[in-house]
Amino acid sequence: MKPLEFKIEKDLEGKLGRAGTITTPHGAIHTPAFVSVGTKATVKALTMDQVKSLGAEVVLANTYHLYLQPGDERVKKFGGLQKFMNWHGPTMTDSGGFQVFSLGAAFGKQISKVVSITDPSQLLSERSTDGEAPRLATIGADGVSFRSHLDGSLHYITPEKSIEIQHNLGADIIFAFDECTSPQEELRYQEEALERTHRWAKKSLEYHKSKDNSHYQALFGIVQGGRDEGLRKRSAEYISSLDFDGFGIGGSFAKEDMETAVKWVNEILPKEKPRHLLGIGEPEDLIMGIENGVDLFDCVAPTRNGRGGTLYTSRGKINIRNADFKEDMGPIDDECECEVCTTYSRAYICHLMRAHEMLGGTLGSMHNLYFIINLVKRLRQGIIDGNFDEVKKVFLSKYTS
RNA sequence: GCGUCGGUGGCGGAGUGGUCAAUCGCACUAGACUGUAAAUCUGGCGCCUUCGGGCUUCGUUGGUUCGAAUCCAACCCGGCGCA
Repeated sequence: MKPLEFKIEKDLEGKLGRAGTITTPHGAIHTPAFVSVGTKATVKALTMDQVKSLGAEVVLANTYHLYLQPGDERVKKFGGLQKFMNWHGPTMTDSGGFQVFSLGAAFGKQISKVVSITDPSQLLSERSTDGEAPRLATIGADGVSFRSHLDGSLHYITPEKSIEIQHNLGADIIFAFDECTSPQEELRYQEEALERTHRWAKKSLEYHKSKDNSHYQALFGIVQGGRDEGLRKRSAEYISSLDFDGFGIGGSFAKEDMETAVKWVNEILPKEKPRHLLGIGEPEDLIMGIENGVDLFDCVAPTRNGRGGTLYTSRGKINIRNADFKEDMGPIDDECECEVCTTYSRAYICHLMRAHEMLGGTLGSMHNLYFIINLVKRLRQGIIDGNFDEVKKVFLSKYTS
């Protein structure tokens, strides 16, 4: 019995892209698809009914966060993630690998998932702060010790532990424990980290296969390797060689390197298994990923931006808090058909945001999630209809103008 | 009327002789956010600026002092108490 089935319906001519369907024990995901991020078993500010109404098919939660609170054992006791959070569709959990990065090398610094190499000050400050910077995660021989950002308690997570937690959480698709490195690390470190990630991948897989969970939970291996072509390809080859159900492409990217990295990797990964570009979700990046053979994306951007007032529109992003919108009776985006755009005005949402009313974050998240999910759906349909380039062109010409 | 306390930048509220264009919070304003340390964070916020600095401010007027938001006097305004 296989935990997951992936069927490709149509390829994107001349490119690596494809449209397909992933079938999990909890339902289907039509790919390419955007995965809503629900780190702590909640898509922030939204009820699961709302998430569903936006067209979301799958939700991704986080191992590290749920392990700390409320604890994976408790989630298991309540019947697993799906039941606990009342999401009846497919679910995924991230392994905590990203927290190795965000609470480790990136802690307290201006580095995140995507950095701009056009800003040299980041590199300088990186050098000057050296090894003195405090961090909540440090990498050991077999795993990572985390100091809880909630109460300071110390926890050691190994690949086996991450998988055990993910088994308890019970998502349909889970990820191998990996190390997401900073693009500012030297090649030598990237290589060392990659070897570690590979070792952890094997351990994650072996532990997973030793349990019955592997019959109904799919495990994705994660490709790393930073911006280096040799390492990326080596990683893609190695991770491909292991019996994973699918793959994640990880890393903190310099924006300029993302496309090449994705292409290098997807040319190597086996075509018949799904690929997930971890943590990526700006419109331009989604288009890039889809063209280059990515099937799944997850990203905090729509919900995080939505709560803060940065909203996607067909003509680019706007900050709805700006004074310009105080008396704007139009919808967020006059081309959007979401519930928010057909119901509420920019002026109203501007007011909610300025007044710090919770509904502002909810409406912003709803619109943004709909916008991104819907964009990916349109691009998917473009692949199926054979007019992907047209869909892409029409979207980008407006969005970037 | 007498006594008393007080009047600081849009608001609240620090400051009680120099290091004060004046801590801080709010509001305002703009920006950032890509496997959620995030309903978060950052910058600006008297006027002008070639970003070095320049100019005018702390109820009003005058005074003391090398120097005043800070001390003194008078006046104006407000709170409270007593008549």
